[in-house]
Amino acid sequence: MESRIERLCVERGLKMTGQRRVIARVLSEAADHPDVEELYRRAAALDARISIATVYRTVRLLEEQGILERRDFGGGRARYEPSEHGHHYHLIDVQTGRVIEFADAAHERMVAAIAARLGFDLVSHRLELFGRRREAPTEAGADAPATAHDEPAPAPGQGNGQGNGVTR
Amino acid sequence: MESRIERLCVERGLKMTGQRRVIARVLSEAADHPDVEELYRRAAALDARISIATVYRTVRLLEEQGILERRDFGGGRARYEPSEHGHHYHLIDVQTGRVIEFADAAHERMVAAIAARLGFDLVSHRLELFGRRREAPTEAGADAPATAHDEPAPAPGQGNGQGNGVTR
DNA sequence: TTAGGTGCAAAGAGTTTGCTCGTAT
DNA sequence: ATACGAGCAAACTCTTTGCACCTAA
Repeated sequence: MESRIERLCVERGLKMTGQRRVIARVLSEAADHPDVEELYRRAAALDARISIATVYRTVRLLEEQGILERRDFGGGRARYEPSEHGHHYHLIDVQTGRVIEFADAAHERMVAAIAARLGFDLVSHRLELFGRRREAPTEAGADAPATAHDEPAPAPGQGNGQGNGVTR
Repeated sequence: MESRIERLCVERGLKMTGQRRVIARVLSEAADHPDVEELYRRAAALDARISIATVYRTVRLLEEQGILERRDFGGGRARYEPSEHGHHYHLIDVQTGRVIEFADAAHERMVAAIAARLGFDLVSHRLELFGRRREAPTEAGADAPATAHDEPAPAPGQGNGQGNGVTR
């Protein structure tokens, strides 16, 4: 069956080789934010004749095509996620490294206003929160933060990120 | 004369060698966010017997001591700034690469609230805006964004940053 | 058929480190 | 005197690339 990302590639007239099809499928099925090594591992499991160079090339191609987005959560390695899900942010659990996605329209409005006040048109922005899970979770406030879906658990260590004194 | 950062080093009982004194001074006088290469250039200009390995080691030491903070504005190289100035954010001019610092108490409140809503205590966070300077600057709105001081001009290219389709 | 993709290994960029010598305390 | 820092070059990690071969369209 044709994966979502494979379809996007075809639409843009990209030549679909066997390895691209596999990588596209791995990406389509990824619910997390894998780095290149991880993508390579998953792809190689489906088809051994894939080299990591191809993963790098494909991931870059897809990023240029706007199909993938590169993320940097610290730690030196780039991580990727399909561009689909509208604009959203990341909250990294500093104790588990788990990444939680969320969206917040009020926040988007606020940053646009801040940029405007500084004399700029906002082209893009990034917001990352580093937090510690709290015992007694507030009883869900009934507003803003729309989505908020969890992810398996990538890096076991404590989350990195500028601002906290986490080595690397 | 003893630079601000040298003083902090002494307070923490760090052994002060000639090269550390020079690097501390360069950092104390930096109003921007230099990367290691740039720090090395500035330090070497004051005292030629400094190697880049020492700059790397010193910058890491100071980061562990909480005296320096590492930033990543994309582009692969880490950039540093003294930890002094209270919490602040960065707006990168995508056309010049210029970095503008600003603070915004309302924003801090908002992110703390978002984290709480997701069930977390906010440990730290980062916000980076990428914007394009606009011709007719709004006549300074009289509130929130406290500081907002400019910086010389580090990387000439267009600012990178996740979210925009900037290669590298 | 042929423009473009792939594998492999080598090259790059940024950063760290082993070892020997030097120096602040 | 001695524990710790510095210089140099080699090593490492992540990513890109040159080249000969292969393949989708």
